[in-house]
Amino acid sequence: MAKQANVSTATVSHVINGTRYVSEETKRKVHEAMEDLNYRINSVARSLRSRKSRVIAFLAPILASETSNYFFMSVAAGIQSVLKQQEYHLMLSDSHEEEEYEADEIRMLGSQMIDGLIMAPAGREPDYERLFGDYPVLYLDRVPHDSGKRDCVVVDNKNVSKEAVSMLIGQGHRRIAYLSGPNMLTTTEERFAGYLEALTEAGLDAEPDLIGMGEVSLGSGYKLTESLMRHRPTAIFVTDNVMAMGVMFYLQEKKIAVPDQIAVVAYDAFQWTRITSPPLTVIEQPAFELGVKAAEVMLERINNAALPRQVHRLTAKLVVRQSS
Amino acid sequence: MAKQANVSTATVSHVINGTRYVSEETKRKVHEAMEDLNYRINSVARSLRSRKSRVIAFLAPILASETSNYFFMSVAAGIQSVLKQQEYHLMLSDSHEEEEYEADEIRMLGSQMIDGLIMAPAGREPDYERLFGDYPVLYLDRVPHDSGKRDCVVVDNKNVSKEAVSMLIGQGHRRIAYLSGPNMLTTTEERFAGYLEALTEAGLDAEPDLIGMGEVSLGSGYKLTESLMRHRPTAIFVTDNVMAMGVMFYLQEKKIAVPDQIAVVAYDAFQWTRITSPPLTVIEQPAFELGVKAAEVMLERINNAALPRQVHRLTAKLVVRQSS
DNA sequence: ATGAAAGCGCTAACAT
DNA sequence: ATGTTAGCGCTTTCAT
Repeated sequence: MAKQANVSTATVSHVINGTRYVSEETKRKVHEAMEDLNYRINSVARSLRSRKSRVIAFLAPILASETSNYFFMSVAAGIQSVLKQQEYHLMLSDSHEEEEYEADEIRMLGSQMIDGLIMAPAGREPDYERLFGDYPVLYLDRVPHDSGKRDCVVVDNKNVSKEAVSMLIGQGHRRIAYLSGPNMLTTTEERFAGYLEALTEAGLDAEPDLIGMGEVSLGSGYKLTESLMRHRPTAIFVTDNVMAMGVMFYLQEKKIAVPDQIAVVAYDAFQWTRITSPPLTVIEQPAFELGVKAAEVMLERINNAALPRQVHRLTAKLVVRQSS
Repeated sequence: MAKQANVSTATVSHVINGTRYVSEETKRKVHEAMEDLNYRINSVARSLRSRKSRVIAFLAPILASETSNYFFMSVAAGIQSVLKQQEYHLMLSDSHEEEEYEADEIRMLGSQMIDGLIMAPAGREPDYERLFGDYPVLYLDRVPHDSGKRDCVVVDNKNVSKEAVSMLIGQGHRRIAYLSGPNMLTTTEERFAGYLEALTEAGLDAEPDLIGMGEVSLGSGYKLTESLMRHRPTAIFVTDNVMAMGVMFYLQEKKIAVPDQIAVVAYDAFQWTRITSPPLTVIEQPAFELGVKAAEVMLERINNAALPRQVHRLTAKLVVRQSS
């Protein structure tokens, strides 16, 4: 290729990268040769030499369930929108929400292959630091116990949850049920803390019978609602979107009127929450923005490893509709 | 690293890849040194040398809309499940359902070393062949006009659509509305063909007033339903999941009883279709299986470029619930 | 304004 | 049973 244009490989490189002056005439010749040979740069060689791949990996439970996947896909879209502008690639990896699977993926991601890793950890305890390669890591949405000196971009779950429950209390509800997945992620924990705090502030006691935690699935949401209902709640706060489907399924099947017999507040403003009867009051998480911020921070970090650690907490919004 | 273990780089390589006999003793030393130095293989160098990256790209409108993204994420999960077993990586790229964006991605991929590309083309006409690099390409879900000698893995949309419409006809419906996105993809086209064929076989005429096509969104589905309803259909077949939300939103708002006043059959069995009132009769596409098949075919193709072209058409299933 | 050449970390052919 | 060495296709320093 260099010979086709009668120039050195150095010149070709400089033409491609605009990295030093090259006469118009020479540029022309190079471009011509590139055209002739349908030349495509070999970015693998480039990565090897420059020690940069311009690939950022996003590791999250994207394929684990229909709904969590939508959340993380929105996040991915946000990441993508930033990376694309800077000519970075996004490599999506799935953690299956399982620590082992996740560790596997991190190992596969290996070293030189990525310039940075954005991840929503599946666990709290794993010794992630030992797995990571020599690239910056940013925790997104959730944070492991030892988040070390890593950048973090999360949602303020506690305050918005508190706001939702306080609203319910303001409407006169005293028996507010809480439904969520297992309390193993910082997100879930914060939501629960918000629930508790709203109760406490209103001088209410948390009642164990009104608290349901279990597997994240429609069926599990259905069953837990069934148990919860035995204790006569007048409202239910469900912190997971798929479980919320279970709640609605149960309520609809038993012809329990919402919000007259029971008020419902759910998490995540996916489209389907608009077409239930009635449309659901939900907490809308800034998923896309989470991705945007994460990508921005990651890029800053890549360009300046010495930057102080950044922790961003984005606020979620309570969207009041007719179920409360 | 090689010196740390007092062996040659060749031996290290062979230990890592199990590619020739190495004495237990030497293996031990190498593994020890790897441990000591927290050695991680440089897959970029490996790719450069071996001309294989073990990365398969999947290019689809994954981030374009909430629903198409469920579908393609399931496909991705299927692809992933196969690739992972063979220690391949999945690189996800988004086409935004726009040809230009898509071409851009292909170009970026082209310079990124991938061993294969699985794509759901956004357009019918683009001269894709000119964009592709030197790797196998497989068309998934949809096919461009010039699918050339490429492998294809698609869904049999026509027959299942026909089955759905025929069922409606069998139930006595004569005025069956058809609602879909713009007729630009092979998928949409096939669904329409199935609708038409069912009508024809029953001796019914297609009525232009009962056919609505437009933007794929909840709002657009709502508006189109509104127009369609002026022509008194007794059933509606909607081939897009997001538009189906618009249909349900309209029907619910206007308190039009389903299926008493109008029957509804929609596309895709996402969870939300179970919690509408009533639960929706839907066509369930084998999304995950589509991905599995595509990945399998791709791997076969990579291992044997001379294999005859493969075209797989998976069947979708009509899931009858209470809306019809 | 351009070229020569080293070398990124591997794999694989060739030696021994 | 293991070592030597030549590249893979780039980027980049040093020359001219």
